[in-house]
Amino acid sequence: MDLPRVNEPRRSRLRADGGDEGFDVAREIFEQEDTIFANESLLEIDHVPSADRIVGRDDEIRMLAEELRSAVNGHSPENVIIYGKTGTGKSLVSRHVTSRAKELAKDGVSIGTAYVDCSTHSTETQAVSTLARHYNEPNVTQLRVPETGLSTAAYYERLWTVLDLQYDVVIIILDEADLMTDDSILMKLSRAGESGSTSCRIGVIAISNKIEWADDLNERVKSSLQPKEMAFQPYDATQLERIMENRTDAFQSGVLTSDVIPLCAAFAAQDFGDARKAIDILRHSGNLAYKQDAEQVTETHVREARTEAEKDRFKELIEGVPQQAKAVLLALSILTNNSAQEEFATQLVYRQYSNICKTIELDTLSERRFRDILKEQAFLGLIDIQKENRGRSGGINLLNRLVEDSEIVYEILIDDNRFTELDDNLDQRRVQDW
DNA sequence: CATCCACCGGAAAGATGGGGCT
DNA sequence: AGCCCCATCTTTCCGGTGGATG
Repeated sequence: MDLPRVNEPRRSRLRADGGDEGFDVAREIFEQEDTIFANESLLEIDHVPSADRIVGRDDEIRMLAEELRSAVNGHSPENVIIYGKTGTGKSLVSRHVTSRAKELAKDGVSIGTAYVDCSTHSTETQAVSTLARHYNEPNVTQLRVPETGLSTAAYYERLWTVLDLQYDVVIIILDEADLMTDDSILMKLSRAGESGSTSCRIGVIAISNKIEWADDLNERVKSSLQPKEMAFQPYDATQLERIMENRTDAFQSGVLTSDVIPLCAAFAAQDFGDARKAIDILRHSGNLAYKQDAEQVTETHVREARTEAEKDRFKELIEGVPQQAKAVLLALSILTNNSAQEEFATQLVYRQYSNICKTIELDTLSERRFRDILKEQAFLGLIDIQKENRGRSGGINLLNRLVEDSEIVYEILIDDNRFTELDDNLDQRRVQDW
């Protein structure tokens, strides 16, 4: 077992011992002139470019503005559901249009805007709490909105009070609304006016990556929301190029070789026209060039960056997962490493998982819970699950397969303190298990 | 072609722990 | 302090599933 550690490069660079000849290493790094980037923040994910830098979404902006037009006059805006693949400019356009609406509101009309990321605030309570806290100006309202601890109803109460005191109209963006565990917040927001909870007009922009989401919405929700639906198409390669062209001032002049942007665009276009990915690759390319002390960013950097961007995302995904889920993934990666197969029946994985838990004295979960964890990982895209029916001699089975290379998964997981001791034990164990 | 295997997944409720309110 | 609310993770129980099998 002498695979290279995934973390090794970083670790060795950070190590305090050996190698330095007494000068101030940290200072050397910090004071180093950035020869590649002029303003890296232009390439950050949530950077909202100014209006003239938004590419190829004029129609979408126009349509959305149309739906929100009444807001600037102090009337109720339409509710909107926007769907489209990731990186097609959904949140960008929403943020842009709402902030323009706020700026261009007629005299005497005060518009509030809010942006809620439902992937991190996935329950009704969290979302309302976030909203109330976002809008609340303690000086004006004399209210405090705690992060947790209140009942959902209490959060709504505060939200209504805050809105009444401060705004005529608010426009609320619910990003990744499909990740919401239930849709009652949509109901409550759209009913708030008619039920007399607040006199503030409320418009909701719900953004979803899944096209089916709008169809799955509860009929009751749909009828009270009466949403207008908009679909965003993926960017084509030309648009992606222009998007990146617009951000070249993130780099020092002359650093980008001519084929860098077209190549980033081509890669991203392959991946469903995802602008976020295009910019990710561009940023990674720059970072690579910087690390290698290159004078220019070249095609080679881009190709390398593409795989690196993918791995980064993947590593973050695994590291962010709870302990038990890691044990489950570890079980699956060990099985895959030690067998010609790639798919394993749930029962088999469960046995391997139980072994792991016993060895490191981690609580062994019930099989039922274990199945749920597998399913959660499948939802994250780490595992692929196939259904199989062995009929009378085995009933229904799920076959679980790691999406990524099992050796890499194993290396990432074994770095977790809790599991490292396993690494040493494993060589002997493996012989008897297999 | 009805049966039946044994695994799947929904429902409900318990445990734990974070926090606010009066 | 004592009570309430919520989120998250977990267990227990049990009806559902659907193609290989005889």
